[in-house]
Amino acid sequence: MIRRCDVKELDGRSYRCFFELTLQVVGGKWKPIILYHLWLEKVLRFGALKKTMPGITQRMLTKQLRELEADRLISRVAYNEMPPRVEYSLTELGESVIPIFQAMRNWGMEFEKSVAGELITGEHYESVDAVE
Amino acid sequence: MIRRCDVKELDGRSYRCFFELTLQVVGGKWKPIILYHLWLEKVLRFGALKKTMPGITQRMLTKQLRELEADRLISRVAYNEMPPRVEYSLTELGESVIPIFQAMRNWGMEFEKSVAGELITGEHYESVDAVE
DNA sequence: TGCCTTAGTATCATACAGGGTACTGATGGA
DNA sequence: TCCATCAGTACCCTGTATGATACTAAGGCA
Repeated sequence: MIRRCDVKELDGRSYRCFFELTLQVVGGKWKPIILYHLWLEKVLRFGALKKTMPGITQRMLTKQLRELEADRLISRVAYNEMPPRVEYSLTELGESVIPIFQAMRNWGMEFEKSVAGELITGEHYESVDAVE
Repeated sequence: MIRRCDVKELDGRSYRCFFELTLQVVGGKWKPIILYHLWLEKVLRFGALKKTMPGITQRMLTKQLRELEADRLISRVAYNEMPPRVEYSLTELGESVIPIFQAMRNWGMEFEKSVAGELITGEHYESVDAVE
C-alpha cells in the first residue's frame, strides 16, 4: 500500500505533513538557537540575544523574533523608555518544543560519533588502497 | 551567564550545534518524507518512492537519496538488470531518527490545533471590532 | 524498425532564505 | 554641541535549495 502526502493550507502556510509544519515554525538557521537561549536564560533583551549569537544581523534577529512571536512561541514585552528596552521570553508553547530540540541534539551527537568512527575506518581503507 | 554557539567542522560539514547537524542530515523538503516512507514500507524501489511523493523530480529524488546514502541513513541495492532495479531501505541509523520525526509530528499536530483555535478566536474578535 | 521500460544525468532556470549596510528616534552624559 | 545608547526599519544583494526539461543505456516485444 502506497501512502501519499497531500498538501494542507492553514493560516497562510502550506505543508504536506505535521513534520514539515513543525520545521516551518521552529526550523531554519536561527530559530532553534533563539528558543534554546531563551530557555536557558528565561528572559533576554534584544541586545543580549544578539550577543549570544555572533554572526546574526539585527535585521535577521528582528525577523526571526517577529515570526516566533506571531506563532506565539515567544512573548515580547516593550518598556516605553529611552533608550528602548524590550524583553523576550518563551511562552508555554515555546517551552513545549524544547524536548524535541534535546532529542535532535542527542541524535546529532550520536551521528557525529558514528561519522568520526567512519572517518577513521575510511582512512584505514584509504591506506590499504594506496598499497595496492 | 551568556553561552555562545561556536562553529564545528566535520567531514566537510560545518555546524554550530548538534541540533543544526541533525537538521543538515535529515532536514530539508524531501528527506523526512523519504525516510518516513521507507520506514512504513521497509523496502522501496526508486520508481515506487517517486510515486509516493507527487511533486518531486527525478533529479531531486536522486540527489536526496545519494546524500542519505552517503550519511548511511539508507542503503541502496542495485540489481544488474535491464530495465534497472534499485531497492532502498533504512539502515539502523536511519531507523533511529524515526522517533524524532514522530515527536515533531505530534508537536505539529498540537500546534495546528492551537492555531486553528486562535483563528476562531480571531474571527470572534474581528466581529466584535466590526460592531464598535 | 521502432517503442516501451527503469533509474538515473546534464543543463539551464528560479525562488526564497539569509545577509550587508545605512538610517532612525528620544534621551543622558561629556 | 556632539556622541553614545538600544531596538529596531528600509533597501538592496547573493547563494543555495529546488525545479523543469531533455537526454541516456540495454534489453524485450510488436
